[in-house]
Amino acid sequence: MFRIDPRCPLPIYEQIVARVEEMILLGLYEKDHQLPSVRALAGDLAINPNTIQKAYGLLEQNGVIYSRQGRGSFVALSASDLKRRRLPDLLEGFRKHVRELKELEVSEEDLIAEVYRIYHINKKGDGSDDSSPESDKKL
Amino acid sequence: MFRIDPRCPLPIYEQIVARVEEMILLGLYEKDHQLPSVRALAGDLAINPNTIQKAYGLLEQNGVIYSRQGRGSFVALSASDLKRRRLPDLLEGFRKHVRELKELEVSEEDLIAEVYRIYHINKKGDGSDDSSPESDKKL
Amino acid sequence: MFRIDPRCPLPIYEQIVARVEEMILLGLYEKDHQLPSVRALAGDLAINPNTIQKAYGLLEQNGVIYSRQGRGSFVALSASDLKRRRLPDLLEGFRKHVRELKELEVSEEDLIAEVYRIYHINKKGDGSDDSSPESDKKL
Amino acid sequence: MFRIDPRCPLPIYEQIVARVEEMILLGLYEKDHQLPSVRALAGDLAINPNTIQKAYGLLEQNGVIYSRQGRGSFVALSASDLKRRRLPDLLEGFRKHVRELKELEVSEEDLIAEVYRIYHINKKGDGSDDSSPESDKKL
DNA sequence: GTGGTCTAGACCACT
DNA sequence: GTGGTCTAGACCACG
Repeated sequence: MFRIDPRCPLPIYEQIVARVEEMILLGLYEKDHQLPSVRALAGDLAINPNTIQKAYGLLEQNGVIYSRQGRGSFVALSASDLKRRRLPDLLEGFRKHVRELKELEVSEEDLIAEVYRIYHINKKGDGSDDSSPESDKKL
Repeated sequence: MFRIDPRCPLPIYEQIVARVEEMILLGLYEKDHQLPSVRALAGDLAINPNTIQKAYGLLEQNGVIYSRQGRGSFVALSASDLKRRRLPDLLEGFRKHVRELKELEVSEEDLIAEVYRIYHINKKGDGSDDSSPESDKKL
Repeated sequence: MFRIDPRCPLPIYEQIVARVEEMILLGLYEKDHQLPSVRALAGDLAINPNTIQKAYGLLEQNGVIYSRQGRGSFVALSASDLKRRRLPDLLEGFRKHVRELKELEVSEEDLIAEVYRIYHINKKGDGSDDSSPESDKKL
Repeated sequence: MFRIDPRCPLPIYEQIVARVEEMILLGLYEKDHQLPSVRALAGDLAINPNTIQKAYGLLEQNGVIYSRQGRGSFVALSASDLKRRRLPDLLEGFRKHVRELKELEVSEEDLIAEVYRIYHINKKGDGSDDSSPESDKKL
């Protein structure tokens, strides 16, 4: 299914939560798709079933999946629903970083150039009319 | 001196680290300025001295302060030194957020407008020639 | 026949019990009406026959249906009988909610207005002499 | 502290959640009051610490308490905050019961009389001008 | 077979 | 001492 990194500082159950959400966002788990069973995933990842249970429990509390005794666990949301739900937190984290960078006297132009670069990376033939050639110098 | 928030999810020793760095960045602690002693600060904040010790130890390990046996602890860096040191991590965090927001299909324009807003907030008389009036609509 | 909702948190056998009782209350299943056979219903709903058996067993235990060896299962009660039987539990649930709402300092008037509204909803031309116009404000 | 009923069908951890919320609503646990430690409560109730942990974890996720490593667990809400948070669910449960009772042909007057009785129970000298003497007959 | 609850006991991070 | 994570293994309810 997906992998867990034992060296990652995040607790295992949070890694599982993140992986499941990732699978949904990537469109690999659609709404009402059945998740691997608690025991199956536990065996697969060589992890205790209780840890999987905890992860699934958290996901259910957050409305990302729903579990039914004797039947299994299923995806409760579409990818777009999950995106919409994540947006506010992510945006606030973005703002916080901008504010801190502003305090450290990074210029507005540098940040905007950074945004531009990320949005236009991996594009074919994008070197021709690059309108922010100065942005690569400093950051 | 400065305050600790018991409701903050950060461990106390990390709060102390953050406060000391904050004081330096604000220019209130200059280079070679003496920090409050472990015992004094512990008494002041009603906190276990071991916790203060741990915070000072971390700060020393990071080169932010230095300690001299029997004399006390002192600031090792100027505000600008500390700023320079923090920049890479902060910038990487910024990039990570931009990448995730891009994946969630937030437009480049919205992010740039958000940056603009933060940089031009709290300015007097900035409502006259606002050149990004559309930016307030969505986020 | 009737539908089962896989997303409903109720166990399937309880959903079946509820549906059967619903059919009786709606007058669609009269006294001595024959229920679908365990196997037929199981096939129809794509559900394990044991689950249907469990539901029918519960219904029989509660005196709502009766079974005859080799012939099938039949409704044991009229709609009005079933209503009478349900009343005490429902009323106790109602009282419990009123008591809890009272503890949360919801006013008697608000609750009565709420009852009024539910009883007079969906009536044609009932806006003329509405004697509790203030009731819509708070709840 | 408080008691757990092993015969109650509710899982133990939910009973604990309910007890803690009850204590807050009764005003016995004020905001920022420290809860009994996981281990202490586990010993007190002769229950496994993991079960307490699960209950506290749920309460924290719901914003009712906050836990800090090495310090303890504390109430996060005032009684009135908790009341406000509970109201919508409770009101919806109330409405559902009213609707079902309406379907069972219980009269509006009977329900209102029932509400009246609960709100005026335990009052001294309330027998004199009882304006709904007929209400005691049927329910 | 499924999920859900609980116990016993270990180990870690924080104060 | 505190909370938090994880394991191992048992038992129950549901299908």
